[in-house]
Amino acid sequence: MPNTKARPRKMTEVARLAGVSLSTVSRALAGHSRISEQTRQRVREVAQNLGYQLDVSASNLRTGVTRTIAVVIPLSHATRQRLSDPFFLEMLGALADELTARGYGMLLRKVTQPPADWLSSLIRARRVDGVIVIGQSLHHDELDKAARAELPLVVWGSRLEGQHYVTVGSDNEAGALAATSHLIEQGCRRIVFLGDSEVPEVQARLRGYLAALESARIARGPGLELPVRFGSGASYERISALLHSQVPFDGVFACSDVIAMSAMRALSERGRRIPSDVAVVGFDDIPLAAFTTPPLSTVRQDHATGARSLVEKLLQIISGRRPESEVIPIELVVRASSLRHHHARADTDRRRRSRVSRASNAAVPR
Amino acid sequence: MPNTKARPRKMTEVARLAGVSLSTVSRALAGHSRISEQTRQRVREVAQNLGYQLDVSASNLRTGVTRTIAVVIPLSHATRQRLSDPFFLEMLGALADELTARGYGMLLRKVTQPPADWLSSLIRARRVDGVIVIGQSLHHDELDKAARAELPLVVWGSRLEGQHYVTVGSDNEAGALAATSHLIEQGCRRIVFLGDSEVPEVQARLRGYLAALESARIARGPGLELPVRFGSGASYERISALLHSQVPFDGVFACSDVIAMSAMRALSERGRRIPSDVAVVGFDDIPLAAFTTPPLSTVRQDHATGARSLVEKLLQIISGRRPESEVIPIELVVRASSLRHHHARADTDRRRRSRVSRASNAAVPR
DNA sequence: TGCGGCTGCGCAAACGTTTGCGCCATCAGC
DNA sequence: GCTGATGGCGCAAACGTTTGCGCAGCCGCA
Repeated sequence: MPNTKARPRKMTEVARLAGVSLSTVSRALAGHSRISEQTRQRVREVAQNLGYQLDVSASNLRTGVTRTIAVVIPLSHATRQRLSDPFFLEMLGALADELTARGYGMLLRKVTQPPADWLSSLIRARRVDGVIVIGQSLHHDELDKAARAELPLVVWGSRLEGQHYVTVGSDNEAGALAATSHLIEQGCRRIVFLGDSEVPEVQARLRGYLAALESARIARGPGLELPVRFGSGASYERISALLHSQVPFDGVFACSDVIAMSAMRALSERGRRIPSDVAVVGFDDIPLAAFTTPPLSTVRQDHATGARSLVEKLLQIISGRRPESEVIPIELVVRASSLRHHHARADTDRRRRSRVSRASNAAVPR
Repeated sequence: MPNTKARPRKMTEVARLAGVSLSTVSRALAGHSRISEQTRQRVREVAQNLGYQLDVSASNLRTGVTRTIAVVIPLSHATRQRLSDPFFLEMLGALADELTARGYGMLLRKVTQPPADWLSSLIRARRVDGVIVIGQSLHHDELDKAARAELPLVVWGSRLEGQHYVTVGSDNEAGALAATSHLIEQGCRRIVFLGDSEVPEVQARLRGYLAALESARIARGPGLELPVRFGSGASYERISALLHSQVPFDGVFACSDVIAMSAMRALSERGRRIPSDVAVVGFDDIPLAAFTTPPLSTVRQDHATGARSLVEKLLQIISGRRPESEVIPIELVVRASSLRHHHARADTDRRRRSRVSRASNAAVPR
């Protein structure tokens, strides 16, 4: 029965009880060098009975390795934004699973104002072995500088021209293209784009949106591209204002499900029916998206493989290799919020790297 | 300009350049002992220029203190549940703010199967100074054992009879009482309760629910208390089944907003109108609750003060004191999903420790 | 001048591991 | 029986801080 309350045991105690030297204990527990199976067993047993736990501080000091990764969530420094988008949570959960599976701890950090160089200070303080940044947000320059300084760093986000850091990210352009094409196929001609186009990820989505319009020979509508920050309720007001302004539109492509949901609220409050008057598609496929009324069509980000790839690449960087950035394919999930006609065949929309699936619960509303 | 790429500097280097001894540097940077203001300045300056960062591993080893707190999220070990409820994210964000404000790091951990004693091993390995557990879930015994072993531990959850660990939690009973009373006041007589009553928090909410029924002399309806786990889509199926079974009901009190939202989906799919046919109240007030259609009435948990209190109490425990458990007051937020009559005066419902407010965006649907 | 107290700083011993090196057996080959 | 190789383990030096103690100066007071 492992000891819990008393003072922590040290290796010397284990050594004494096992009748071997301290270094043998270290090697036996690490499974490292040439120790006979017999003594290894005995040492393990004694350690177990004593409730011995390796002191990670001492171990870190000696080895120079912390087996801890920092995960930082940069919030746009403009607004003191709350951490509220469920997408982050999904990503965090996936990262936590991936890291613990590989024996790493996860130090979570939320940053708003980058204090000159929180990135390098985390590493130089030997607090963590590497850093994963979720969302490049507006910190591109900072990240690039850090990567040039050889800091072990990977970023969830879009690949930009000439960047020095490694990114893993969804195929935002293809996702937006698929979503917008789908809306066009459903008969939409004036499609609102909701997203903050200063953020690189959103820029990519805007490109996909515009590409879809172009390939359908639809003109880019003035006043249809609305800047909306992630996570805020601003899209509600934007859409309300748009409705008030009498600018006509029949479709909405939102850069996150949260944005889409608040847009839907504004629409239904003003008496617009979804999808018959206005069809809506979101982005992320947060768990709640399947449970809105009507259920929300959306572009699913595969955070599980995203997280795995992030962690893999970071560990590669730590071990001295130079992995490539990666783009994760993305999947359009069609639900009722964008499905106008029973005969609409969503699965003809298979193009680019994106796959399209009709969700199982995509029942057409009454 | 702080050095970034090169090998980390050590204190001896700072000492040499500042023309003082190593111990003076340590004291000067810590602002500790009696060092003249002049040398303190010079040392700080040299350290700054050199881009010196204290090696936390070494510091931890010497002082025995990590200035890191583990935040663990126990997921019910029954289902390998995903981390998806936005409430967690709100809580995490608040905790992150509170901890970083006090100079602590936050080690995030997700546990499913408690491997005998992950709690004590975290501490004994000197990985963290203390542990915050979000949601006692089903781990009550484990937590109690850990607390009896004098581990620095606080838990977000309900206070139970004779427990040894310190909890901070919402006034679940009062919240449920307010929510249910509100539904009754809106004319509901057969109110469904959705929640997994094995979890202590939910048990408290069930008590509040029953108390409200009793004080209105409404009999506890058979088949109206439905077990639904947090975070799953099961409530959708439960409600669907209930509707199918012809058991009549006119109100729903759900133990989380996520559960409420999936219940609303089931209702509207089956043609029930909200709130006229069935009024719905949730729990948590996640940001999305204001943007469902109709906007969701809910019981707001104050995670900001909750987080502050959790951190304060944990630091007190670490410094050897014995704080009391605390119950955080809760607020009923009335929105359209439960507001049936224009004349209904929600604010007559002021009772117990809970406050009631009519939300600003509680407009009655057309 | 002598003495005690105070200020400002350096010496060196910890903190608990990991690991290069070296030592003692044992064993095979001649 | 001697030599060289090899397996199994111990010695002791790191890793980079923090901190008790001690030691110089200096000032004030007698």
